[in-house]
Amino acid sequence: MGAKSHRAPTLNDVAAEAGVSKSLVSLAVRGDVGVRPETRTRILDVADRLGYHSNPWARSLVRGRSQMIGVLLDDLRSGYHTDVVHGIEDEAETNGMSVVMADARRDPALLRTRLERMIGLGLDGVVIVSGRADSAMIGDFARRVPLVVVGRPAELSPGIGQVSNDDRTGMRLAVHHLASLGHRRIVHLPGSPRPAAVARREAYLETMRELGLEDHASVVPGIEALLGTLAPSAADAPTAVCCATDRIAVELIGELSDAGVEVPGRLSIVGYDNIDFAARMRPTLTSVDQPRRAMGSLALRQLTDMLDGADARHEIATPTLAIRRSTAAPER
Amino acid sequence: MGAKSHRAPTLNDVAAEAGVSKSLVSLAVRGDVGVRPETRTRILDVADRLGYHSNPWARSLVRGRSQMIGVLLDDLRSGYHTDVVHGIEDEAETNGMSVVMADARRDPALLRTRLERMIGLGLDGVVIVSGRADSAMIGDFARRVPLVVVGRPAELSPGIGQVSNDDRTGMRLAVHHLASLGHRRIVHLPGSPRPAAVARREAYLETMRELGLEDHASVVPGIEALLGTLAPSAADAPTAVCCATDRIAVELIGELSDAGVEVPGRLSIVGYDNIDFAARMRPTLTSVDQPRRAMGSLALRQLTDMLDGADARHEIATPTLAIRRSTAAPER
DNA sequence: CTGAAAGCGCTTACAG
DNA sequence: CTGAAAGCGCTTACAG
Repeated sequence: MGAKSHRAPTLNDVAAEAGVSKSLVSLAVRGDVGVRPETRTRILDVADRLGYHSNPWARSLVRGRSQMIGVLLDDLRSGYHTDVVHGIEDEAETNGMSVVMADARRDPALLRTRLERMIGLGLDGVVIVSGRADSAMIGDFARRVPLVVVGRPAELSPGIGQVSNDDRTGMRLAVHHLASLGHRRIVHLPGSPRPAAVARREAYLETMRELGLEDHASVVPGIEALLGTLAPSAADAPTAVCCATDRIAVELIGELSDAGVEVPGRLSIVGYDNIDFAARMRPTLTSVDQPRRAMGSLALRQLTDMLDGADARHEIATPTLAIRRSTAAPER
Repeated sequence: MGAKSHRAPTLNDVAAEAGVSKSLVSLAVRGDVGVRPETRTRILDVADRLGYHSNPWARSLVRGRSQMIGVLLDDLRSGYHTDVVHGIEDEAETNGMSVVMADARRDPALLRTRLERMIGLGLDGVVIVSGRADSAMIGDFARRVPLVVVGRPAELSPGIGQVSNDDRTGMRLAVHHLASLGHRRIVHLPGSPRPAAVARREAYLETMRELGLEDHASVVPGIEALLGTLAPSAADAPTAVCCATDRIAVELIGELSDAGVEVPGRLSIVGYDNIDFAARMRPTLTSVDQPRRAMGSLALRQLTDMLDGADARHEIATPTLAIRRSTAAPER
């Protein structure tokens, strides 16, 4: 008694049963106006009774469009990525398009494989939510399918759509917040060598300069090194850290907890991305918030525009700061 | 200079360019043996030069199979769901099948919509990773497409494949662990009314009985209520909590931290699901671990078996316990 | 309003 | 080994 044990009904079956031509059934089920209401109702009743569903392969084949777009994301687990996806999905819903996802698991080789496979599915277009995709590879794929990349500040080849957040503004918000609390020895914990991470580091240095704090500016290579600067005797130990990502901030706070360093008592911490967990951990994490869902909608809207023949563009979204308990005025 | 600005090359184009028939090209690109090696190489060269890719819609239409299976998951954000998905993806890869995902966001209505849409894509089968899908609805869909459900212990209609973890064994592991540490006043914090959550609650009560601790057994309705029982004066306050899910455990630990109750000093906590965050939070969370990736592979293998005509079955995976810092011997 | 016909790009017997 | 033909289930002009 397996599913599909008997052939699924086709347009032909419905036409025969209703005593009309295939074309008429086609028009009726698609809600075309040029069909007499009574006829239409009768046809739809028959279609319903037979359990008719239009065959997507045949439909796509003849129309040259599947109304299906793919989303390739770098990390299924990250709240950032999932929020962007939700923005894409909701926007797609209002456009009558279907969204299918695949996960690249932060692995560039896998990204390529998955992208190849997705394109092989006959998608109308693809949104890549990844800051780390190789730009030459993206360029190759863009020749085969319309592409929009979310989360990559650096410019890609023309013809590729882009949506990114303004990392400079975001990092500036973080540093200004700390400075306004009274911090001066604010250090930066950088992320991976992704373009976005680089932009954040640059913005950190630039903002420290603007605030006249360049003498205190320091890019600490890693958590180990940072812990090393926190010896109780060190008078010039940093009092605040702005991290390139929430991932790093979470890891740092874990290590600090293990080492007995109080947050925000001894050290204030700011993250970047406002991941889901930022509000659930303790202390809750102050973090730069990208308008993720909005970025998703922008990406999908741009993709549909491109399908309609519009040129690709680079849209930039402005971040805000979510202030929580991991930041406070320095103790002295 | 949009992508696809000129028609993608077809089998016909390759045939004309190579001076052979369409059928021969079809056989050659699919690696059929009955094509002379030289001819084959020449055809593949032409195909490559023209950038030919077989049209998936036409291929699916004529074969009646798309080699594409869908995964509908309840929560993109949960490490449990993503691990199951990874198991599915990896197994699919070895079978030459493509996997596409969609997110139901813990919303039964959305689950239905997404499922409808996925099926409309022409998938060969669907894996639903959800403990909360309505069983009548699942039954309806199973009539249209082969279906495997992961994470639902209760029996569904025949013809639907199932993969679940043994919640009774899992909860028993949790309670025995606490009892062996010396806890007696072990309470249970239940989850949503999902079948899996119900099974865990039952198993808790049963295990407490087996251990002769039935007098201390207590299902606390919620975190508020639990906090109420922790007044310092209360001599019979619980010393340990086993939670129905990690989600609840994480929330509980957050509230306890805010209330100044030490974990595991005053209260030991065990979760269920071993989410990603369990090892990253502080204290790290002792949790029942389902073999999630294995469950994913089992699901996909079962689905392909069903596509080959096999009957649906219900496979049960055995959980283990990941012991971390949120559990310790009671203080007195 | 309604029907007959062509064609989307492929695979699969069927002849040679 | 290789080619001509039919057909998968649909949509889209094109006649009536």
